[in-house]
Amino acid sequence: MEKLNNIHPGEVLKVEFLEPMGLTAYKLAKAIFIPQNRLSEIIHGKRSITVDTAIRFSKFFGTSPKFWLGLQMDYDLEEKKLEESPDIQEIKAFQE
Amino acid sequence: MEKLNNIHPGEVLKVEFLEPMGLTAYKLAKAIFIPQNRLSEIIHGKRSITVDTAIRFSKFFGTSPKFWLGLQMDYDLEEKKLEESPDIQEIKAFQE
DNA sequence: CAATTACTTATGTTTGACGTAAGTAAACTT
DNA sequence: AAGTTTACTTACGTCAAACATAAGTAATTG
Repeated sequence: MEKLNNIHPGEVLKVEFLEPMGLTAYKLAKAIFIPQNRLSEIIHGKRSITVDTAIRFSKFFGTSPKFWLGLQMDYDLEEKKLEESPDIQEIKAFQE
Repeated sequence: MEKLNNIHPGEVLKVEFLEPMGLTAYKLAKAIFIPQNRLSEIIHGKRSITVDTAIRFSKFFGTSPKFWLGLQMDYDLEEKKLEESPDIQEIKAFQE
């Protein structure tokens, strides 16, 4: 069961921010006052970006919180679509 | 401590969708196959719009799931800002 | 008046984000 | 070379919140 290209926010954090900026997860954790395991698990796709995390990232990187929460939202929606339950498919659009 | 105008997605659902469309929460719950209390609590601001709920709403109303999750995101960010913890305020933007 | 509509509240379960802490290892300091 | 700091991961217990089930009350409709 392949995870067809759905990209977790932790991957973006690592590849688009930490690596090009020459930062380690350890340094980032210190800078935004969160435990290291929170970052470690995000980077490995085992934990989601929450409002709290998004705000901390935004302060440090100068992005908007919505950027991070948007990535998470896209990821979650994609994941959900890969296992959409039968009853969801039976929902009929409202008429009139 | 006033909740200065932060509008919960449940309020939008009620005022912008259910009421103008002449729908009850009961009917919507049946139509999208969720328990009534899930809707009841959303409408009263006691529960959040999740990915599952957003997808169900989108199928029924013809909106995008992101519309609903975006409303929830905006609401959550606003709520968080009203009680931003001291350590968040001390985060320094990355330099160089 | 019985069934359906309509809504709320109580209860118990499960999931997932959380922090603490401990473990390993590499890279610097002294 | 020993010790500190950097760096990362994993284990564990807690807590909040979304979840379904179910039961309760009213009002409306057949």
